[in-house]
Amino acid sequence: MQRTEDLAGAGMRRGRVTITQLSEALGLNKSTVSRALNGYADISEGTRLRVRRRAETMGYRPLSHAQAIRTGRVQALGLVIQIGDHDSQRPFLADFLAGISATASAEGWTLTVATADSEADAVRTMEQLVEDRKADGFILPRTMSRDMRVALLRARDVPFVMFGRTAEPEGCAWFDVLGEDAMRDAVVHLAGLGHRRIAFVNGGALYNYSRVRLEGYRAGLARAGLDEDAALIREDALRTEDGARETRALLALPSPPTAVVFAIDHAALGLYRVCAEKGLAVGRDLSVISYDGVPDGAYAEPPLSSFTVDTRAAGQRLARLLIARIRGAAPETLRETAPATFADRGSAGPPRLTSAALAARLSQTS
Amino acid sequence: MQRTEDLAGAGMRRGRVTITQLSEALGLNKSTVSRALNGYADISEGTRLRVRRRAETMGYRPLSHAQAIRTGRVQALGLVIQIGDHDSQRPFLADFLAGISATASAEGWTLTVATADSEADAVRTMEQLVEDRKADGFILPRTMSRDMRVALLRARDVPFVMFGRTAEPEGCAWFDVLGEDAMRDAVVHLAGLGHRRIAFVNGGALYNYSRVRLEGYRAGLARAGLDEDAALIREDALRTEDGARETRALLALPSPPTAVVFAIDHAALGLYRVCAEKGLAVGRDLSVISYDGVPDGAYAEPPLSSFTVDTRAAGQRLARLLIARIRGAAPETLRETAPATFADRGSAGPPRLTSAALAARLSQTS
DNA sequence: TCGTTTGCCGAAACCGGTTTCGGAAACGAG
DNA sequence: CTCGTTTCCGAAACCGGTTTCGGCAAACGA
Repeated sequence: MQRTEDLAGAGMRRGRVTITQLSEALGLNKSTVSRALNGYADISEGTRLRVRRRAETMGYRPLSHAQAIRTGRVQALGLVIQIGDHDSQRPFLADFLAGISATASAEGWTLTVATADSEADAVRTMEQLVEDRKADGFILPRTMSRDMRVALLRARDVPFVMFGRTAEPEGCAWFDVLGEDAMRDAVVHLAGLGHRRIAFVNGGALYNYSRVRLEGYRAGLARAGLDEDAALIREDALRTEDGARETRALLALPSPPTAVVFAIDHAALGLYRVCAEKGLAVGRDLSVISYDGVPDGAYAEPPLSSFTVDTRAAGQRLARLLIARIRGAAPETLRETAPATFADRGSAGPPRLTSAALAARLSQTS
Repeated sequence: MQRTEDLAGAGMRRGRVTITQLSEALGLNKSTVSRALNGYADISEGTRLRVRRRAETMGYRPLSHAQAIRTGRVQALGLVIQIGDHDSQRPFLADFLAGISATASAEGWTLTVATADSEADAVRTMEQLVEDRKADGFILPRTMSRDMRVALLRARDVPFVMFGRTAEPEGCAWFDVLGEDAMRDAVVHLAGLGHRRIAFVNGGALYNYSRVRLEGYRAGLARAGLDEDAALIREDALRTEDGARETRALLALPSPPTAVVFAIDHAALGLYRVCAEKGLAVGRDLSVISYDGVPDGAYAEPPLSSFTVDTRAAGQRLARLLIARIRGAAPETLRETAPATFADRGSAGPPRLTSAALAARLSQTS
């Protein structure tokens, strides 16, 4: 009956198995095979199964760029990295890529990466990639409150997911870590240790995460029953130098903080430097809690207490979301968040000095 | 005459310009257009020019995955990143990608990135990518002295270039920075400052760069007229902790070094930590010169003198080499090197103490 | 019993390119 | 002037898939 199916060696030819070879082995027309594999309704359940099984045993996998010529989709996720955007992003990059690449390849997708040195350049690059069908959709890292990239992709109707949220959520899918909750919990934790003057040093003002983390800080103050003092809120501290600068400014206040919450680990390490200069013991004379969980923080002395982000997991979830989005899921159904996990490493302890005592000691040192 | 060529709006249709549209606008057969653009000899110089110009004005660019179905090449460079391979690699990653992506996109190529968590996994991943025609060739970072990846690609006849060299160079193309020269110059520099006991802390033993850097260290000793002391040579220091461990071992010697040359910046930062513990002043009581030029080193106190590597430029040159390789150039003609540039930042100065005095001071401290 | 659906598959066109082949026109030699 | 070469381009097949369309046979309804 199925004598043609038993033509020995139909799958033994050198090189890739093509759909034509598979169809000949099955004694079916290649169009039938194609529809069977793509789940068309006009194929009987029996032959669908037969085709599936035979495809499996022969190791048939369609060539994505051959499909693309008709379907327009190449099974590739796009990622445009903005260079010099944010130093703190860089240590995460390998893990982030690992996460994306892991789930992508598990689904038979690949990752095409490009770089840009400005937001405008990123937009141009993405247009190119879409034009040339090198990516079916994009993962957008580090979203801004108002983001040109989002505007473009929305206008072009190109699928995308954001790592982070945005001020205008319509039509957007995202994954984000709840930095606001982390900042809130950091304040509550410090207040619980006895701190009453708790400062906040935020990251880049244009990024959306800064907006929400500030809100989290305020929520923490409210929950702890502390008043907000505008002098204790600083921003735009991305790198270690920035953090040192802001720490100096805070310690120069008439009534300095006894604890500081940083939005970014690398900036928090600036506090270490200033404390070393001024002879203050981190975690005793001045406490600090931060956010990101970078390795450098763990190696600091004392190790930096920080809310750590699982960047690899983030990459995985973003890839999964983007694939779903490209396959047609509505963006509103593709919004996920995860908490950051607190790693209490010793840079935050009960205050050894009051704010006044700290101020006195700082003035006598200088 | 060329009335057909003036069909208004032939290039104004929505979407991409196809080769069929272009050929209709020119009044030529699409096969002729294809051959004209691909430089076939049987097309007259006149029409070749006419086609080129018209393609330019109409903005025609062939769809690479449509070409790929016939040619088998997708115009994509492959890069498989080994996660957890080497911490020191991570800060470079963004720059490296930027370099590759810059020249790739300038030539109309793209970069597909995948990750792997072991060498065997990397090999599997590359096989997949080649099978699925997701990459036409690969850039191999961090080559080992004996490298499975090289063996596979050579066997499969897949084009590749290495960032680094290897023990068996046949059929290999590469770009590398001359770490041996840097190590040699570091020793000579320190000897010039008056140091006579100069230690060397190498990186991972399996990597090829370690082999050549050790040779460079020895060449430096020879040039400075110093004898080699096996006790002063350590290895396998990749991270800060490793560097601290090796520094302690060196300082515990009866006759400790007054200067240390590190093969890796992050390891060199471990020396800073040990010096802080033991109350030694870096650059005065103990000098250090390292290699890589990581930002962390520049921010250390005193800033770490290091041979800096332009990772972005490396990416650019590797991309250029790989494209040439894929286009058929012989690997032997595709071998380039560049020197590392010395950034003298203050962690290396004339010895304040002799080795004996240093040993005495260390013993009284403990 | 006989149209009419319905289920299921084959045939062929199509996607956007590349490559082979053959032949007309221009050219050169005798 | 004739005949064999070149030069240069068109026609058609091809790459590996997808999608549309039509038709046959079985099942169905009347």
